[in-house]
Amino acid sequence: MSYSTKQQQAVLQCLEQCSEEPISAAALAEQLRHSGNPVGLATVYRQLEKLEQAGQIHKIRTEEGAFYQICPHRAAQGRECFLLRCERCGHVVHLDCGHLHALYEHLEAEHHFRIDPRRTILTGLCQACAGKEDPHGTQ
Amino acid sequence: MSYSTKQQQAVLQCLEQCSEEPISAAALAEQLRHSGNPVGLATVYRQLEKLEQAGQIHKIRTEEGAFYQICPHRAAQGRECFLLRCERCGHVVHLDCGHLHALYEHLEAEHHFRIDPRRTILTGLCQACAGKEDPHGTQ
DNA sequence: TATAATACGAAAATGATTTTCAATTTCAAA
DNA sequence: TTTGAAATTGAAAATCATTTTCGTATTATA
Repeated sequence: MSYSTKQQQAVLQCLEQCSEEPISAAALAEQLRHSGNPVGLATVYRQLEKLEQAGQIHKIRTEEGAFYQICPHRAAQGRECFLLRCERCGHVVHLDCGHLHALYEHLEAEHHFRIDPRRTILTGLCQACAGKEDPHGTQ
Repeated sequence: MSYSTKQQQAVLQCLEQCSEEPISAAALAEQLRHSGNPVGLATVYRQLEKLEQAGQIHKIRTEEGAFYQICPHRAAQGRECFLLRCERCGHVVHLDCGHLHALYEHLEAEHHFRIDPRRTILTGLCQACAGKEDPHGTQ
């Protein structure tokens, strides 16, 4: 039903190495070419899709296109992390915090809405970027 | 600096009429054509961009492209709503709830992250769709 | 009016993502 | 091993939402 290929392994390995920041499909293909394991862009997209379905990576859609990042909590089955993404610098924090889980339960109990942590991205400003913020909007 | 045009008014009026559900740019243009106020697609996009910048509407990026919806709380300046979007049926609830504002404050105080409610969409399943959920994933 | 700034829209361009399809690879069975 | 059906690959083409171009039309003001 599904073969194991070297392209598959190469993509996953590259995502593990780039785990600090989300990466675009094109940049990932570029990295792979550099590292001597070129993988066609179509295949990169196919593997990313698979990995996302399998819950191993997060797909982060932004104004600038989609980025992918391996989920640091992918091993922990019971409890999922929520994503905080800085809209200025693009940095993403994978947060496993009681308050977020409490919110999850509140929304389910009181508003009959079950958040999917994997597809929810809290967007805003990280500390560093909030500090730099330009009050005149001239960014 | 900015002229008032009938296309502008037509787009806003149409968004007000379709306020129940998010609508795509193409569907909006279609609606406008139907209602006898045809507006070019490029202009529709330009107006949507303006309205979003002005904080009058929400832009909701999804796997199926972008949707736009007028913000029912746009008049209330002090407090912004958060969006809950059902990933199954696409329905969006604009929620002004104390727990969410508490979360906002918790993230700011403890995690040094300031959420931008306008760009944050909590994605998951609404009650109706959660009921229909298919445990075998054959959706 | 005149005119300068702004907005319009059809058509072309863009660009990320997906699809096509012939060639290649995988893996289990012979 | 070989074999062959099923799955995967990748270059190129297709898709498709969104943006840009650019000549024309509209707006507000003098």
